[in-house]
Amino acid sequence: MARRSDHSRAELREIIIATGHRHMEEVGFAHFSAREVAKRIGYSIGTIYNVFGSYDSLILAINGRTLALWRDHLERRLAESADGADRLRRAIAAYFEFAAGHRHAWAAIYDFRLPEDTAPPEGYQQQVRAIFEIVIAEVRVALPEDRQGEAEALTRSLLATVHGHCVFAMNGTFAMLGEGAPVEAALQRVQDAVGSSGTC
Amino acid sequence: MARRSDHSRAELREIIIATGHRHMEEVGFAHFSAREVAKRIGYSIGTIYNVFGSYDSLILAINGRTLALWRDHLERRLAESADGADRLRRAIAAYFEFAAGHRHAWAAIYDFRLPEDTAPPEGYQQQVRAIFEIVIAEVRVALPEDRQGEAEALTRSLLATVHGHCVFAMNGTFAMLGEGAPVEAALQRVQDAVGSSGTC
DNA sequence: TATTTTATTGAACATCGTCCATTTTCTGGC
DNA sequence: GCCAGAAAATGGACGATGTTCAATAAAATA
Repeated sequence: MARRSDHSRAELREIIIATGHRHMEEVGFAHFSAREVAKRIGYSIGTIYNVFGSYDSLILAINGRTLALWRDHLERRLAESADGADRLRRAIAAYFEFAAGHRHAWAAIYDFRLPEDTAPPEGYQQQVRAIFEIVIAEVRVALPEDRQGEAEALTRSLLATVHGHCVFAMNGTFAMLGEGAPVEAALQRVQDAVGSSGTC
Repeated sequence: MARRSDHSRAELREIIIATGHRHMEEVGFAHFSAREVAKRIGYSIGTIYNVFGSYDSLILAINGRTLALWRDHLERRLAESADGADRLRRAIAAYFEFAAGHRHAWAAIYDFRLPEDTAPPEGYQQQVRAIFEIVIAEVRVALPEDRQGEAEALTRSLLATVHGHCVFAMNGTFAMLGEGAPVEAALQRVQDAVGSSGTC
């Protein structure tokens, strides 16, 4: 079968993650199978476990890849316009775009849960914080000087706000309740909080 | 084993749902097992499938039970104070309380997904809308007369907002980002939108 | 009581994550 | 070029899952 010299350990790891990520995008977390990933790369199931140690580690690696792609998309989208006034809108749209464009991989980030007492590995946490930092910068720009102190806490809350809208848009809750413009609704909530519409 | 005369079909259905719900609360969606439910009620696995037809229907019934309990909790909590001014705060707190008090059953509502093209049964959708209606009434009370027209759309958006905060609180995202007071954050966003803090 | 209807069973099947003894492949020293 | 030790890869075995359905048992009916 596959020869050792074909791939270094790091290369093999990368191949498994890439193939696994594709498989995740196609079938979703509920139907994801480590065996299927092994089949697709032409290795046996045992090799997957030799490289990742456990199913959970494999999923974590795949979800980490998804986070990296998400951050890329967010940055690319924000970089498009030199410095338009609608950067927060663009950030929110990018959030929804990625979720819609990678339904299954995006959902897997939240469908998968580590055992109760276990924390995600440091690298994974850093990826989440990297996205957080990107959004903080945008919130800072939108916030008046006398409110810069709120920026961190407010960004956490606004991320949760946008996430909630995105979840309801993706899982059908909004459809059930008759909501047709989730992105605009989320943007409205963000503007309420940032006060950029300037009604005071 | 169990005799037909012991339970009517409807009783058996109820027993399965109750036992299944308990099992779901204990182990969560990922480790839920229809076989285990059968074992606990002293019937064979086949009987579960005779009554519910499929695994998905069983999960749907259990999640429906969770929704009913959630609505009960919300109503009870709102009824506690005759008519305090902090009813929205109470509603939000009730949302979080239920999620925290029924971690696994609550998460199962969102962990489970029907096949892409399938819509939830009418009864299930009604349960979701029932919770929606309860919150609408509270939002109407908090909203000035000239904004009553927004009530429905705003409630959908605020539900998503609170849900997002609740998800991040329950799945560890807030912990990763250093957020320590998710309920207060959610309340702040709701007040931003409803304008009840009256800064204008 | 005899017959029909209904309820219940559990073996069989395909698949899954997990483990690990075994085999294969690679590598460095002679 | 060859051989021993290290590293990589294998795949059968295990217990568990959802799912199906012919066989069985019980109840209802005649």
